[in-house]
Amino acid sequence: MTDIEKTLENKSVRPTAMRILIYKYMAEKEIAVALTDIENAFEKAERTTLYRTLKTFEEKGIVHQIDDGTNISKFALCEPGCNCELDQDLHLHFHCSNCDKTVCLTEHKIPHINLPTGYIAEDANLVIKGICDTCSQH
Amino acid sequence: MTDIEKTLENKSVRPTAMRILIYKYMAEKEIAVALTDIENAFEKAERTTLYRTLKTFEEKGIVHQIDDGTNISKFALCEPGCNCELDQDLHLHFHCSNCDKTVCLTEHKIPHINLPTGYIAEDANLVIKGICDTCSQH
DNA sequence: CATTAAATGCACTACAGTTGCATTCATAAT
DNA sequence: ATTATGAATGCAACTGTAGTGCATTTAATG
Repeated sequence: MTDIEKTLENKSVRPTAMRILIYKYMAEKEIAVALTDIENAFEKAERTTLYRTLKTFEEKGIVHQIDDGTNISKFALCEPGCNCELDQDLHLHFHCSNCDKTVCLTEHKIPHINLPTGYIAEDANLVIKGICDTCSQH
Repeated sequence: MTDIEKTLENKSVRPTAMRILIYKYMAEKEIAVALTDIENAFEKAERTTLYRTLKTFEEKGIVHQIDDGTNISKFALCEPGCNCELDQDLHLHFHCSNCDKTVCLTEHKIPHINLPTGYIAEDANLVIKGICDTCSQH
């Protein structure tokens, strides 16, 4: 049994062929991927299957959904120990306006914010937009 | 000439009847509004007109677009002195997961974030999700 | 009043997201 | 090994937001 299969089983997700492929695809990419990206990478696969796979992965804490301001939901694998289901891994995301890629900056947590009286924070999303390290070198 | 008309002219936007109505609508609402909200408020109006009005308002710095994580673009009037066109008014937004409303917390600016080497920040978007002051009282 | 550009109205297209249902597949029980 | 069961997948739609092209109307100007 491969590492990926073990990871999926640990998260109570049956390691089907399609799921393993999607996991592998996301692990190789270092950037957040949209449903459409996966669709293009696996043209033979059904969009619905990919969609539901991402949903399952998200529910089980295998990936986290990222809203990078493009109005297209992106997903990235959770780091080991990432408890994003519990909204306790509030790392920030960076969206490059040049290459349009979105990355997790897992080492950079969202600072604590004081809210006005009566407001109760449960989750936070911080996206920095600008030029990524690759694009800024050219 | 009313205050709204003056405001629009100051921003080089012709104060047509429809635009004044939309401005008034947004001024009365204290929360960010989606295109659909405006559509429902003015059923006789064309969606395209409303859409383009919002785009025009945004270009001219009358409103700013808010991405609150719902994947539906919302808009809110800019405060006097808000220079969001220049990405220099990085206040945060709060999205209530109970009543689904989004508000600007204009007094709360996004703190400065140190990025990894090579990353250049140009804009930032911080949305806190939770329970708003109205909902937390019930 | 005529000219001209801006604003609006209408009719589309594109695409992300989502759902219902039939079918296939894998697993466990007999 | 066979069957029963539920999960996973495939197929075919629908929904809603965003956006565009073009004709028409409206408003400002000379």
